[in-house]
Amino acid sequence: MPPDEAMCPSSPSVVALFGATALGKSEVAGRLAERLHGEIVVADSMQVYRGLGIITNQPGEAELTRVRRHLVGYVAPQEEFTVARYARDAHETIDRLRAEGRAVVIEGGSGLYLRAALGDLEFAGGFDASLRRELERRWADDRDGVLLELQRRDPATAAVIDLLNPRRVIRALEAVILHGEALPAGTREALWRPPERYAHRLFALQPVTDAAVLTRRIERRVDDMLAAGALEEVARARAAGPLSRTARQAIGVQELCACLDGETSLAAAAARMKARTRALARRQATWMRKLPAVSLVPAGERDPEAVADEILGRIQ
RNA sequence: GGCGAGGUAGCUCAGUUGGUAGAGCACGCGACUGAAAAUCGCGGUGUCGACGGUUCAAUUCCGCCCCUCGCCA
Repeated sequence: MPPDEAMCPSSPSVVALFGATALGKSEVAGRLAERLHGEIVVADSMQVYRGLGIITNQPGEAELTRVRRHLVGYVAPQEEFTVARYARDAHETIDRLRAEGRAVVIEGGSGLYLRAALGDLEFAGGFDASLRRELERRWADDRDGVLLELQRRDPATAAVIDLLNPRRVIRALEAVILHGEALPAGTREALWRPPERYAHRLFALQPVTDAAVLTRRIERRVDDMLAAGALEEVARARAAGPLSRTARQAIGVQELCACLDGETSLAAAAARMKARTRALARRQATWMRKLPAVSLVPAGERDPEAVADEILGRIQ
Protein backbone atom coordinates (compact mmCIF):
# COMPACT_ATOMS: atom_id res chain seq x y z
CA MET A 1 0.00 0.00 0.00
CA PRO A 2 1.47 3.39 -0.93
CA PRO A 3 2.23 5.61 2.08
CA ASP A 4 -0.31 8.31 1.25
CA GLU A 5 -3.08 5.78 1.69
CA ALA A 6 -1.89 4.71 5.10
CA MET A 7 -2.22 8.30 6.21
CA CYS A 8 -5.70 8.67 4.92
CA PRO A 9 -7.45 5.33 5.19
CA SER A 10 -10.93 6.74 5.70
CA SER A 11 -11.23 8.06 2.16
CA PRO A 12 -9.98 5.47 -0.26
CA SER A 13 -9.41 7.00 -3.60
CA VAL A 14 -10.10 3.81 -5.52
CA VAL A 15 -13.66 2.53 -5.76
CA ALA A 16 -14.41 -0.55 -7.82
CA LEU A 17 -17.82 -1.41 -9.16
CA PHE A 18 -18.66 -4.78 -10.61
CA GLY A 19 -21.98 -5.61 -12.20
CA ALA A 20 -23.64 -7.82 -14.73
CA THR A 21 -24.87 -6.46 -18.02
CA ALA A 22 -28.10 -4.44 -18.11
CA LEU A 23 -28.02 -3.31 -14.50
CA GLY A 24 -27.11 0.28 -15.24
CA LYS A 25 -23.54 -0.11 -14.07
CA SER A 26 -21.98 2.53 -16.28
CA GLU A 27 -24.57 5.13 -15.27
CA VAL A 28 -23.91 4.44 -11.61
CA ALA A 29 -20.15 4.62 -12.20
CA GLY A 30 -20.59 7.90 -14.04
CA ARG A 31 -22.38 9.49 -11.12
CA LEU A 32 -19.92 8.09 -8.62
CA ALA A 33 -16.98 9.50 -10.52
CA GLU A 34 -18.73 12.83 -10.79
CA ARG A 35 -19.32 13.09 -7.07
CA LEU A 36 -15.80 11.99 -6.27
CA HIS A 37 -14.35 14.32 -8.90
CA GLY A 38 -12.60 11.38 -10.39
CA GLU A 39 -12.33 9.47 -13.61
CA ILE A 40 -13.34 6.02 -14.70
CA VAL A 41 -11.18 3.06 -15.67
CA VAL A 42 -13.21 0.41 -17.41
CA ALA A 43 -12.54 -3.27 -16.69
CA ASP A 44 -14.14 -4.92 -19.67
CA SER A 45 -12.52 -7.31 -22.10
CA MET A 46 -14.65 -6.27 -25.06
CA GLN A 47 -15.18 -2.57 -24.57
CA VAL A 48 -11.49 -2.12 -25.33
CA TYR A 49 -12.16 -2.48 -29.07
CA ARG A 50 -12.46 0.57 -31.23
CA GLY A 51 -15.29 0.61 -33.76
CA LEU A 52 -17.39 -1.95 -31.91
CA GLY A 53 -19.06 0.49 -29.58
CA ILE A 54 -22.61 -0.59 -30.25
CA ILE A 55 -22.27 -4.32 -29.76
CA THR A 56 -19.89 -4.04 -26.82
CA ASN A 57 -22.12 -1.53 -25.15
CA GLN A 58 -19.65 1.30 -24.85
CA PRO A 59 -20.99 4.41 -23.13
CA GLY A 60 -22.69 6.93 -25.37
CA GLU A 61 -21.93 10.61 -25.84
CA ALA A 62 -23.93 11.64 -22.79
CA GLU A 63 -21.93 9.46 -20.44
CA LEU A 64 -18.64 10.31 -22.09
CA THR A 65 -19.01 14.04 -21.66
CA ARG A 66 -20.02 13.61 -18.06
CA VAL A 67 -16.74 12.05 -16.94
CA ARG A 68 -13.57 10.78 -18.53
CA ARG A 69 -13.41 7.07 -19.20
CA HIS A 70 -10.25 5.14 -19.86
CA LEU A 71 -9.46 1.86 -21.60
CA VAL A 72 -12.52 2.00 -23.81
CA GLY A 73 -12.31 1.75 -27.59
CA TYR A 74 -8.56 2.05 -27.70
CA VAL A 75 -7.56 -1.22 -29.42
CA ALA A 76 -8.07 -2.03 -33.10
CA PRO A 77 -10.42 -4.97 -33.49
CA GLN A 78 -7.87 -6.57 -35.79
CA GLU A 79 -5.52 -6.82 -32.84
CA GLU A 80 -5.40 -9.72 -30.45
CA PHE A 81 -5.81 -8.59 -26.86
CA THR A 82 -4.77 -10.18 -23.58
CA VAL A 83 -5.42 -9.71 -19.87
CA ALA A 84 -1.73 -9.14 -19.31
CA ARG A 85 -1.74 -6.15 -21.60
CA TYR A 86 -4.91 -4.90 -19.95
CA ALA A 87 -3.27 -5.18 -16.54
CA ARG A 88 -0.31 -3.09 -17.69
CA ASP A 89 -2.53 -0.45 -19.26
CA ALA A 90 -4.84 -0.32 -16.26
CA HIS A 91 -2.02 0.04 -13.75
CA GLU A 92 -0.38 2.73 -15.80
CA THR A 93 -3.63 4.66 -16.06
CA ILE A 94 -4.58 4.28 -12.42
CA ASP A 95 -1.10 5.24 -11.23
CA ARG A 96 -1.16 8.34 -13.37
CA LEU A 97 -4.59 9.44 -12.19
CA ARG A 98 -3.63 8.98 -8.58
CA ALA A 99 -0.40 10.86 -9.07
CA GLU A 100 -2.59 13.69 -10.33
CA GLY A 101 -4.59 13.40 -7.14
CA ARG A 102 -7.76 12.17 -8.79
CA ALA A 103 -10.16 9.61 -7.45
CA VAL A 104 -10.51 6.49 -9.58
CA VAL A 105 -13.64 4.51 -10.22
CA ILE A 106 -12.95 1.12 -11.74
CA GLU A 107 -16.03 -0.19 -13.45
CA GLY A 108 -16.56 -3.41 -15.29
CA GLY A 109 -18.20 -6.71 -15.91
CA SER A 110 -15.20 -8.89 -16.66
CA GLY A 111 -14.26 -10.53 -13.39
CA LEU A 112 -10.73 -11.41 -14.40
CA TYR A 113 -10.07 -7.91 -15.73
CA LEU A 114 -11.29 -6.34 -12.54
CA ARG A 115 -8.92 -8.50 -10.54
CA ALA A 116 -6.13 -7.66 -12.96
CA ALA A 117 -6.75 -3.94 -12.46
CA LEU A 118 -6.97 -4.10 -8.67
CA GLY A 119 -4.25 -6.61 -7.99
CA ASP A 120 -0.95 -7.87 -9.17
CA LEU A 121 -1.68 -11.02 -11.04
CA GLU A 122 1.46 -12.85 -12.08
CA PHE A 123 1.36 -13.76 -15.71
CA ALA A 124 3.82 -16.48 -16.58
CA GLY A 125 5.20 -17.18 -19.99
CA GLY A 126 4.68 -15.21 -23.13
CA PHE A 127 2.38 -15.51 -26.01
CA ASP A 128 3.11 -17.02 -29.39
CA ALA A 129 0.28 -17.41 -31.86
CA SER A 130 1.98 -20.07 -33.99
CA LEU A 131 2.90 -22.19 -30.99
CA ARG A 132 -0.63 -21.94 -29.74
CA ARG A 133 -1.99 -23.02 -33.08
CA GLU A 134 0.34 -26.00 -33.12
CA LEU A 135 -0.70 -27.04 -29.63
CA GLU A 136 -4.32 -26.76 -30.62
CA ARG A 137 -3.71 -29.09 -33.52
CA ARG A 138 -1.94 -31.53 -31.25
CA TRP A 139 -4.79 -31.36 -28.76
CA ALA A 140 -7.24 -32.28 -31.49
CA ASP A 141 -5.17 -35.24 -32.73
CA ASP A 142 -3.56 -36.48 -29.55
CA ARG A 143 -5.12 -35.18 -26.42
CA ASP A 144 -3.45 -37.74 -24.17
CA GLY A 145 -0.03 -36.91 -25.59
CA VAL A 146 -0.49 -33.24 -24.72
CA LEU A 147 -1.67 -34.08 -21.22
CA LEU A 148 1.27 -36.42 -20.66
CA GLU A 149 3.74 -33.80 -21.81
CA LEU A 150 2.30 -31.24 -19.43
CA GLN A 151 2.37 -33.73 -16.57
CA ARG A 152 6.00 -34.54 -17.32
CA ARG A 153 7.21 -30.97 -17.75
CA ASP A 154 5.16 -29.26 -15.08
CA PRO A 155 3.46 -31.68 -12.71
CA ALA A 156 2.62 -28.93 -10.21
CA THR A 157 0.48 -27.03 -12.68
CA ALA A 158 -0.99 -30.20 -14.14
CA ALA A 159 -2.20 -31.09 -10.66
CA VAL A 160 -4.01 -27.80 -10.19
CA ILE A 161 -5.64 -26.88 -13.49
CA ASP A 162 -8.76 -28.30 -15.12
CA LEU A 163 -7.36 -30.96 -17.44
CA LEU A 164 -10.63 -31.23 -19.32
CA ASN A 165 -10.46 -27.61 -20.38
CA PRO A 166 -8.41 -27.30 -23.59
CA ARG A 167 -7.71 -23.60 -23.06
CA ARG A 168 -6.18 -24.17 -19.65
CA VAL A 169 -4.09 -27.14 -20.73
CA ILE A 170 -2.80 -25.48 -23.88
CA ARG A 171 -1.98 -22.25 -22.08
CA ALA A 172 -0.11 -24.12 -19.36
CA LEU A 173 1.95 -26.11 -21.82
CA GLU A 174 2.58 -23.01 -23.92
CA ALA A 175 3.95 -21.27 -20.83
CA VAL A 176 6.32 -24.12 -19.96
CA ILE A 177 7.60 -24.31 -23.51
CA LEU A 178 8.19 -20.58 -23.77
CA HIS A 179 9.57 -19.95 -20.31
CA GLY A 180 10.40 -23.26 -18.73
CA GLU A 181 8.16 -22.22 -15.86
CA ALA A 182 4.42 -22.31 -16.23
CA LEU A 183 1.59 -20.72 -14.34
CA PRO A 184 2.60 -19.19 -11.03
CA ALA A 185 2.88 -21.83 -8.36
CA GLY A 186 0.51 -21.39 -5.50
CA THR A 187 -2.56 -22.67 -3.81
CA ARG A 188 -6.01 -21.95 -5.05
CA GLU A 189 -6.38 -19.54 -2.17
CA ALA A 190 -3.42 -17.54 -3.46
CA LEU A 191 -4.94 -17.49 -6.92
CA TRP A 192 -8.03 -15.98 -5.46
CA ARG A 193 -6.32 -13.32 -3.42
CA PRO A 194 -3.61 -11.84 -5.55
CA PRO A 195 -1.63 -9.12 -3.79
CA GLU A 196 -3.71 -5.98 -3.74
CA ARG A 197 -2.12 -3.17 -5.61
CA TYR A 198 -4.46 -0.42 -4.46
CA ALA A 199 -6.40 -0.03 -1.25
CA HIS A 200 -9.97 0.08 -2.45
CA ARG A 201 -13.60 -0.51 -1.73
CA LEU A 202 -15.33 -3.06 -3.93
CA PHE A 203 -19.04 -2.92 -4.67
CA ALA A 204 -21.15 -5.14 -6.88
CA LEU A 205 -24.62 -4.51 -8.20
CA GLN A 206 -27.00 -7.18 -7.05
CA PRO A 207 -30.15 -7.52 -9.13
CA VAL A 208 -33.27 -7.19 -7.05
CA THR A 209 -35.48 -7.12 -10.09
CA ASP A 210 -37.64 -10.07 -11.01
CA ALA A 211 -35.61 -12.49 -13.14
CA ALA A 212 -38.12 -12.40 -15.99
CA VAL A 213 -37.99 -8.62 -16.10
CA LEU A 214 -34.21 -8.72 -16.19
CA THR A 215 -34.29 -11.18 -19.05
CA ARG A 216 -36.65 -8.94 -20.98
CA ARG A 217 -34.31 -6.04 -20.38
CA ILE A 218 -31.35 -7.95 -21.72
CA GLU A 219 -33.31 -8.95 -24.79
CA ARG A 220 -34.51 -5.43 -25.41
CA ARG A 221 -30.91 -4.32 -25.23
CA VAL A 222 -30.01 -6.58 -28.15
CA ASP A 223 -32.93 -5.24 -30.15
CA ASP A 224 -31.76 -1.72 -29.40
CA MET A 225 -28.26 -2.56 -30.60
CA LEU A 226 -29.61 -3.80 -33.90
CA ALA A 227 -31.76 -0.71 -34.24
CA ALA A 228 -28.71 1.43 -33.54
CA GLY A 229 -26.82 -0.11 -36.46
CA ALA A 230 -24.99 -3.11 -35.00
CA LEU A 231 -25.00 -4.93 -38.32
CA GLU A 232 -23.41 -1.99 -40.13
CA GLU A 233 -20.90 -1.61 -37.32
CA VAL A 234 -19.69 -5.17 -37.70
CA ALA A 235 -19.62 -4.86 -41.49
CA ARG A 236 -17.48 -1.73 -41.21
CA ALA A 237 -15.13 -3.27 -38.65
CA ARG A 238 -14.38 -6.35 -40.69
CA ALA A 239 -14.04 -4.38 -43.90
CA ALA A 240 -10.95 -2.77 -42.34
CA GLY A 241 -9.26 -6.16 -42.04
CA PRO A 242 -9.87 -9.58 -40.54
CA LEU A 243 -11.03 -9.30 -36.96
CA SER A 244 -8.76 -10.77 -34.34
CA ARG A 245 -9.59 -13.95 -32.59
CA THR A 246 -10.30 -12.14 -29.34
CA ALA A 247 -12.48 -9.47 -30.94
CA ARG A 248 -14.46 -12.17 -32.70
CA GLN A 249 -15.51 -13.46 -29.30
CA ALA A 250 -17.64 -10.42 -28.59
CA ILE A 251 -21.31 -11.24 -28.57
CA GLY A 252 -22.68 -10.27 -31.95
CA VAL A 253 -19.58 -10.55 -34.08
CA GLN A 254 -19.94 -14.13 -35.25
CA GLU A 255 -23.69 -13.87 -35.35
CA LEU A 256 -23.82 -10.71 -37.42
CA CYS A 257 -21.01 -11.87 -39.72
CA ALA A 258 -23.04 -15.00 -40.46
CA CYS A 259 -25.94 -12.73 -41.21
CA LEU A 260 -23.86 -10.51 -43.51
CA ASP A 261 -22.68 -13.63 -45.34
CA GLY A 262 -26.24 -14.75 -45.85
CA GLU A 263 -25.81 -17.83 -43.69
CA THR A 264 -28.48 -16.93 -41.16
CA SER A 265 -31.38 -14.56 -40.82
CA LEU A 266 -31.18 -11.43 -38.74
CA ALA A 267 -33.82 -12.91 -36.45
CA ALA A 268 -31.72 -16.01 -35.84
CA ALA A 269 -28.66 -13.88 -35.17
CA ALA A 270 -30.61 -11.77 -32.68
CA ALA A 271 -31.91 -14.86 -30.89
CA ARG A 272 -28.40 -16.26 -30.52
CA MET A 273 -27.09 -12.92 -29.26
CA LYS A 274 -29.82 -12.80 -26.65
CA ALA A 275 -29.08 -16.31 -25.47
CA ARG A 276 -25.36 -15.57 -25.18
CA THR A 277 -26.02 -12.35 -23.32
CA ARG A 278 -28.28 -14.14 -20.84
CA ALA A 279 -25.60 -16.76 -20.28
CA LEU A 280 -23.02 -14.02 -19.81
CA ALA A 281 -25.15 -12.31 -17.18
CA ARG A 282 -25.40 -15.61 -15.32
CA ARG A 283 -21.65 -16.14 -15.31
CA GLN A 284 -21.18 -12.56 -14.15
CA ALA A 285 -23.55 -13.27 -11.28
CA THR A 286 -21.30 -16.17 -10.30
CA TRP A 287 -18.34 -13.78 -10.16
CA MET A 288 -20.35 -11.30 -8.14
CA ARG A 289 -21.16 -13.92 -5.51
CA LYS A 290 -17.59 -14.86 -4.88
CA LEU A 291 -15.57 -11.67 -5.29
CA PRO A 292 -13.55 -11.29 -2.09
CA ALA A 293 -14.53 -8.49 0.30
CA VAL A 294 -17.36 -7.29 -1.88
CA SER A 295 -20.30 -5.17 -0.71
CA LEU A 296 -23.48 -5.93 -2.56
CA VAL A 297 -25.69 -3.03 -3.57
CA PRO A 298 -29.25 -3.63 -4.71
CA ALA A 299 -29.78 -2.44 -8.27
CA GLY A 300 -31.92 -3.15 -11.27
CA GLU A 301 -34.98 -0.98 -11.41
CA ARG A 302 -33.49 1.62 -9.12
CA ASP A 303 -32.45 5.04 -10.24
CA PRO A 304 -28.67 5.04 -10.85
CA GLU A 305 -28.47 8.27 -8.88
CA ALA A 306 -29.91 6.55 -5.81
CA VAL A 307 -27.59 3.59 -6.20
CA ALA A 308 -24.59 5.90 -6.45
CA ASP A 309 -25.78 7.76 -3.33
CA GLU A 310 -26.02 4.53 -1.43
CA ILE A 311 -22.49 3.58 -2.40
CA LEU A 312 -21.16 7.01 -1.42
CA GLY A 313 -22.95 6.70 1.90
CA ARG A 314 -21.30 3.37 2.56
CA ILE A 315 -17.86 4.74 1.70
CA GLN A 316 -18.10 7.42 4.38
C1' G B 1 -61.72 -35.56 -50.16
C1' G B 2 -57.16 -38.89 -51.94
C1' C B 3 -51.93 -39.97 -51.38
C1' G B 4 -47.31 -39.22 -48.70
C1' A B 5 -44.42 -37.51 -44.37
C1' G B 6 -44.67 -36.43 -39.39
C1' G B 7 -46.58 -35.64 -34.05
C1' U B 8 -40.99 -37.84 -28.20
C1' A B 9 -37.81 -32.52 -22.76
C1' G B 10 -39.17 -25.17 -23.20
C1' C B 11 -37.04 -25.57 -28.78
C1' U B 12 -34.70 -28.72 -32.88
C1' C B 13 -34.56 -33.67 -33.30
C1' A B 14 -32.40 -38.99 -32.34
C1' G B 15 -34.04 -43.72 -30.45
C1' U B 16 -36.43 -48.12 -28.59
C1' U B 17 -35.87 -55.67 -33.65
C1' G B 18 -41.95 -54.51 -27.33
C1' G B 19 -39.05 -54.23 -20.78
C1' U B 20 -41.90 -46.38 -19.48
C1' A B 21 -36.21 -42.88 -23.21
C1' G B 22 -31.41 -39.59 -25.16
C1' A B 23 -28.33 -35.38 -27.72
C1' G B 24 -27.63 -30.29 -28.93
C1' C B 25 -29.60 -25.65 -27.58
C1' A B 26 -32.29 -23.28 -23.59
C1' C B 27 -32.56 -23.31 -18.10
C1' G B 28 -30.01 -23.78 -12.91
C1' C B 29 -25.32 -24.19 -10.12
C1' G B 30 -20.05 -24.08 -10.16
C1' A B 31 -14.81 -23.37 -11.86
C1' C B 32 -11.65 -19.55 -13.68
C1' U B 33 -3.89 -16.03 -13.40
C1' G B 34 -1.16 -13.82 -21.07
C1' A B 35 -8.42 -16.17 -25.46
C1' A B 36 -12.48 -14.53 -20.02
C1' A B 37 -18.68 -11.52 -23.81
C1' A B 38 -13.87 -17.00 -24.00
C1' U B 39 -13.41 -21.99 -22.17
C1' C B 40 -14.69 -26.02 -19.07
C1' G B 41 -17.43 -29.14 -15.16
C1' C B 42 -22.05 -30.77 -12.65
C1' G B 43 -27.55 -30.97 -12.65
C1' G B 44 -33.27 -31.77 -13.49
C1' U B 45 -36.12 -31.98 -17.30
C1' G B 46 -41.05 -35.81 -20.35
C1' U B 47 -48.96 -38.59 -19.13
C1' C B 48 -42.97 -40.55 -26.01
C1' G B 49 -50.61 -36.64 -29.82
C1' A B 50 -55.81 -38.98 -27.79
C1' C B 51 -58.63 -43.36 -27.22
C1' G B 52 -59.07 -48.58 -27.84
C1' G B 53 -56.87 -53.64 -29.17
C1' U B 54 -52.99 -57.61 -28.94
C1' U B 55 -49.39 -58.80 -24.87
C1' C B 56 -46.99 -60.66 -18.45
C1' A B 57 -45.45 -55.77 -20.43
C1' A B 58 -46.87 -50.81 -25.65
C1' U B 59 -43.70 -44.72 -26.58
C1' U B 60 -42.48 -49.02 -29.90
C1' C B 61 -47.07 -53.68 -33.16
C1' C B 62 -52.54 -53.16 -34.91
C1' G B 63 -57.16 -50.15 -35.35
C1' C B 64 -59.43 -45.63 -35.05
C1' C B 65 -59.53 -40.48 -34.17
C1' C B 66 -57.25 -35.55 -33.75
C1' C B 67 -53.40 -32.10 -35.32
C1' U B 68 -49.20 -30.24 -38.62
C1' C B 69 -46.66 -30.13 -43.34
C1' G B 70 -46.26 -31.40 -48.59
C1' C B 71 -48.34 -33.13 -53.22
C1' C B 72 -52.92 -34.17 -55.96
C1' A B 73 -58.05 -33.02 -56.52
